[in-house]
Amino acid sequence: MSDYTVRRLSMYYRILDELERESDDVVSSASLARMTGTNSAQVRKDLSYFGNFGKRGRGYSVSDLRERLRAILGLDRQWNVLLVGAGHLGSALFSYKDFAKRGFHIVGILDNDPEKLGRSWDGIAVNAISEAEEVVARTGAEVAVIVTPAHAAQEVIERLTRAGVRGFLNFAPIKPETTEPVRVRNVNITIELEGLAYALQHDELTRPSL
Amino acid sequence: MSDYTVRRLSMYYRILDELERESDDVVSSASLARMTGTNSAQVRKDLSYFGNFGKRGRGYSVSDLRERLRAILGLDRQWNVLLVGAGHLGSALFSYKDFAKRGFHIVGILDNDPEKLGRSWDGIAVNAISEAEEVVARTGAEVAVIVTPAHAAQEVIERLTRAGVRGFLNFAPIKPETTEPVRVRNVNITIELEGLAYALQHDELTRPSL
DNA sequence: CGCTGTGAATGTATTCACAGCG
DNA sequence: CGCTGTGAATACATTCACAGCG
Repeated sequence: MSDYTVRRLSMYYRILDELERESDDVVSSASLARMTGTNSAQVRKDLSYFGNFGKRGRGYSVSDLRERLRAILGLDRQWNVLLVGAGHLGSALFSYKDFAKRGFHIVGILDNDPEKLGRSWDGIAVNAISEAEEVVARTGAEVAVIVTPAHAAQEVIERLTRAGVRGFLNFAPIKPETTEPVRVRNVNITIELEGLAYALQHDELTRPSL
Repeated sequence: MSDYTVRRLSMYYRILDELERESDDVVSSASLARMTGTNSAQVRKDLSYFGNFGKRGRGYSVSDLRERLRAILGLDRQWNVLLVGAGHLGSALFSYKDFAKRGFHIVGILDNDPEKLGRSWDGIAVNAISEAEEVVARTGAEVAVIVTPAHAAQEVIERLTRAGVRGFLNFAPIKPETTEPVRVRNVNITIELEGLAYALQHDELTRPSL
């Protein structure tokens, strides 16, 4: 299944969550499409990869579709997450409420800054990176969020991979090289801003009167 | 030009920056490809949209190509950025050094929390959202980084659009609706984590012995 | 000879358009 | 009649493969 499809499933899931809170009980592919910025054929195709969830002439049951997407996305269980990097961004992610809401629980924190070592955040201790293996074993972390400086990221990803972590959400501005069968998603804030700069500059040049 | 290409140009630019610090003077499409996780034909095609920068049999001049990408991406000038939302994530982005390095200068901060209003961060005052128009006019902000809660994002984006902001880097988990000709990039951390969960769960099911 | 630049070929994602069911 | 589910058509991105220049 392509990443494009999975991303959209996440968006549908979020909308269904809202619709359920608003007590809507049915939704059409057209209105899901409008709310997620795509088109109805796309919605139907995305969902049809996983089954026939809709009723012709009527649409999709909100609560049923929501439950199915929850299972498809793997959100019907808890995911133990290791936070690597206890700087500003790490601390912001630690307090990000949506993670827990979706089943992602931060069970360990790693950092090498002596200032931070030994402290604890909401009862979670900050451990040294040299203790990575022990922390992974103790907490059963399957996923790591990497918010270290760029130069530290590659090494820590390799080390955690060997320790058994299989999924990485990487905020460091590098493209990690991986050997083992491991899943990596890169989030690169600078690249997104540069994309904006490119687009704005280009608009100016091509539509100078606007 | 497609977003895919522009994203890769950003990656090439970052690598060229490194190579220049290491005093390399020439680089081939093959090695740029290796370092950015793509292939050499892709690198050559991406660059060829903008000109013939290479020398056959030799490669690309690091400093020359770096300068050209800098101009193409619009990084050869300062961009004035408004930070909207002074919470954990806003504060992490405020102290993110790479922004300034790339020419993005935070010139204003907006938030509605009375706790934060009137304070200032490194000399930049936190203003109320009701003062948005005045702040945009005073600072000449062209880009806004949206790190408000989801429910506040749509309205503030509309308001800033009317005030003249043309680019948005949106971290709120919504798909903003825009009318005017405005550029939006969405960064949705939860969607990325959910994509990991999907992939890991699927791996488990298909390769139960690993 | 080595590497770029690029048309042609391929692969992948999206959209169209309509048959078919409730 | 309204909306889904889906094969066919289209649009788009990537990769191949090689001619051509330094």
